[in-house]
Amino acid sequence: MTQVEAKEFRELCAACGIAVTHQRQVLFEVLKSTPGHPSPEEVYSSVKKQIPSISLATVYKNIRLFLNSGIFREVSLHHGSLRVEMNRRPHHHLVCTVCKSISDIDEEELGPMRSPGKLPGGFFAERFSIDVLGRCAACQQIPPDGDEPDDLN
Amino acid sequence: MTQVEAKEFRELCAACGIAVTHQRQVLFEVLKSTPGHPSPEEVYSSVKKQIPSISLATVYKNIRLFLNSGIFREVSLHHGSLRVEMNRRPHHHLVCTVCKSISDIDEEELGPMRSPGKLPGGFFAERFSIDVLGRCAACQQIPPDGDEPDDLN
DNA sequence: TTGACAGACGATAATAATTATCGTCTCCTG
DNA sequence: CAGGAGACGATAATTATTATCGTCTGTCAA
Repeated sequence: MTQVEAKEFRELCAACGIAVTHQRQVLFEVLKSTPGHPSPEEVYSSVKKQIPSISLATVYKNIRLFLNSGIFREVSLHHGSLRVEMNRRPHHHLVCTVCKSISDIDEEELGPMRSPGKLPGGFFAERFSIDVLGRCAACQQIPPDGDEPDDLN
Repeated sequence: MTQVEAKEFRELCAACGIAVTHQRQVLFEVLKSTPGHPSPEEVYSSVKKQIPSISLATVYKNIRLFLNSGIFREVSLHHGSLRVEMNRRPHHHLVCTVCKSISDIDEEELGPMRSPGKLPGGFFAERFSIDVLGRCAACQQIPPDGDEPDDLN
């Protein structure tokens, strides 16, 4: 795996225009080989086994770099602060990837859903929450990435 | 609205066994009448117009109380820290409401999806991200609320 | 090889978001 | 009217994350 993965990583870095360093290589491999969605602290302690001198800031910095480069994604694109759901009707969310606004859409408007019940793996589904990622009407002109419109909601 | 809403609020509080106070009443009404999903700071500044002496801590405390009582919900049930998505295949998330673990489920396993395109309101949908909320296999015995199992993902 | 620069690192300070603590106040109950 | 429970507000404390800064390393030209 070191062989192939190292190659993959070098190519990814080249494509994104970022430098290949030992720390980044190890971080990348830890991320790829860790099941689930570990917190930065957990990632830090794994990476530390291989590079005891690494700092938490480096882990954050490079995770953020990977995210910005599109190598990985964030699990939740929601705002980083507590948001309350006041809408009592069944609905889902339209999340604009440009201005980060979140608006509601009624469940019926989005179309039919599958119903609750067992899923493979023994998980019992009670309810579905859908984030529709895309661009709000106001952000469709702007090319990807621009961060200006402050369409807070 | 004061009449009917106040009554509604008093009944909700009675049902949840929490006290009715002026601060909570105002907070409740601000939450209900604010479109979108305001941050605690935004809520605070709205409430402040009616109760200038209120403190931010009271806002947080009571929002948390409302959430715990089930009067409102959180928009995102994800962990409060940065999580990275390493899985490159199209997939969605199984979020256990008891132990808060998040695991992946492949898109095909979940069934057919609707495809990208325009939605009502002019929003352009690029991709769908589904959180299936429910109980993981390990948490199905436990009655609602128990917080013990530490099935970290 | 040397000199010099760019970018990466690690330590640490600084922010931001949220929660806990604590003394005070208020309202109900007896 | 006294006593107690719970609510408030101020503020300290935590947690999560980002910024700053001095140092180090690897690369390229001379």
